[in-house]
Amino acid sequence: MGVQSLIVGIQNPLALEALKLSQQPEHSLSALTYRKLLAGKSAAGKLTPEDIEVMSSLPIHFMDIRADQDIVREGDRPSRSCILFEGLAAWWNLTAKGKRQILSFPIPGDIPDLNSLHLDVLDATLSTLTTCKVGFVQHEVVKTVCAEYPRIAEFLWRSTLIDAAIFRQWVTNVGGRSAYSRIAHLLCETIVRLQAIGLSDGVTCSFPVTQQELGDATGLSIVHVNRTLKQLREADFLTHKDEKLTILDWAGLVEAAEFEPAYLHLR
Amino acid sequence: MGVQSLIVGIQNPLALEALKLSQQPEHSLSALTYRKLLAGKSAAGKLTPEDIEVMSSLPIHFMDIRADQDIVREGDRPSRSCILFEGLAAWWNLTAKGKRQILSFPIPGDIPDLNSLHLDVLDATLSTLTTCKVGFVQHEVVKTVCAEYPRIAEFLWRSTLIDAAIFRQWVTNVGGRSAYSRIAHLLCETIVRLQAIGLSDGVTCSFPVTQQELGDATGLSIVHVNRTLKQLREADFLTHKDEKLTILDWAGLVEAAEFEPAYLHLR
DNA sequence: CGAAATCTTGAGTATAATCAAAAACGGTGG
DNA sequence: CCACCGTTTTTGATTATACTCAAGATTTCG
Repeated sequence: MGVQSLIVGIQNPLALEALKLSQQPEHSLSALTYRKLLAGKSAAGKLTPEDIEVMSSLPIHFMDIRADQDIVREGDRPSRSCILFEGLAAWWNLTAKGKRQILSFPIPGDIPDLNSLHLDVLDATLSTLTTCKVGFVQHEVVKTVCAEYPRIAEFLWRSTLIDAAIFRQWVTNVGGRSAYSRIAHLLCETIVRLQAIGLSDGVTCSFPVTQQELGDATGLSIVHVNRTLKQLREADFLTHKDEKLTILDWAGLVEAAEFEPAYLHLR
Repeated sequence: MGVQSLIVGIQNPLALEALKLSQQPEHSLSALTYRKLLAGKSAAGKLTPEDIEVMSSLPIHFMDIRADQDIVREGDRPSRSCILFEGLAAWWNLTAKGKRQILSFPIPGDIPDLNSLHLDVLDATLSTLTTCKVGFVQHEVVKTVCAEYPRIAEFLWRSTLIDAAIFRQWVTNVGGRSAYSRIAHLLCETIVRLQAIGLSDGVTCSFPVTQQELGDATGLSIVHVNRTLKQLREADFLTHKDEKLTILDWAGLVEAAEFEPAYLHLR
């Protein structure tokens, strides 16, 4: 049974749900989980209950992926996109001199490679940083849904626009800020995004990112990251132990980071 | 006469064309010009002649804007997007310490603030670097067209995804490359994009960007930009005189830049 | 428990920033 | 056409930020 026959049934979400469950019994994720992630997304408010039901009912191929695996690679021509349900991922690029530049840290609820829906070839690589639970949705399915449910199309388009806004801010961050502000900014951004999806209370969060990875994300050497983090700790802004980040002085960190969260387009 | 009544007539492009001409007689731009710009866009091939006719016939408010003017500002909530027909623009951000980070250089054919179609508040400022000819299209019009012409919707969505791909590459550029490569990369990118829309033959192009602006785009001081450009000239890769850029050794420049144009998603 | 990965610190170096000032250029008006 | 003014480019000298190399401490994981 191909995607086409699934698409035919898309007017009836419950039928799809049944299909999905019959196909992926071992990895089914409750629609509730998905709804909860959606709830954390800005502008999800514009979606009707029917829209959410449709999105929760798409035929999804679930997969648990271990840490440090490539989900999709630069040069790939995917016919599906992945939704991240659990875990932390990273988009990255290699420069000709072998330096790895991390471009963003997708978090649960993100559809990191939704860009491949309308771009044939991937221009970066998406990897897991931790064990991840992801779901793959065929592009054809997404396109059919977009054609039938304009609010979902707008929601998805908008989510790619927010990704772009975050990339813009990263340009400003690595191009225009000191090491100190740069790292503080990345931490502010991450904790605010995690808070939006309920994975942080704004004070503490799981943060399984090595200093090497922080350096790759901010364009700094690992040694300099280490010294800069130490400064941030000594300023009593935060602690980072056992993959757990705790903010001790949010106002101070925000000021150090020059952080203004409007670009995240939350709320 | 509001936008709504225009939208009603959208099934008939010629009627719209007539409306447009009657409204903006002094600034009408031939559909040919627009078609020519579209032709330079990748994936325009997926558009039918009807699609192109529709896009050429949208009610557009044309405007000539002098150099160094803000088209839209961070914090604005635009109800329209602008199409750049002539001239060079720049997206930019100010850091808290007053440093200006340029995020991209929109060129003719681009719809730089199409992101505002689905994002309420702008997170950066768009300014002209030279005198520009721009056309404003109401968001409501674009949304109506997208609903009726899915190929146009895909084309526009895709164009915002390419913008995002360019932002990603800029993160890599400012975060991961030396000053020398960084500037070379920016020049390679710009000339290839200009070539795609017929504003360069791949060897020479108009390049009215000051060294200050180059520095703001690459995250380098003006002094360092000057010395680095000198190096590139002394390596006989290029000349830059009278706002005119000439590539003397494309292969050499590409190697210096570590430039791989796949991310531009041309062709 | 042992090996590998990660974090931390020190020392020396390189890249790029800042400060300062002169030269060249571009546009304007007399 | 030339003199003038503001902008842009260029160069020199000094300083600061961040990188590299190296090695030891700590943590994580099998």
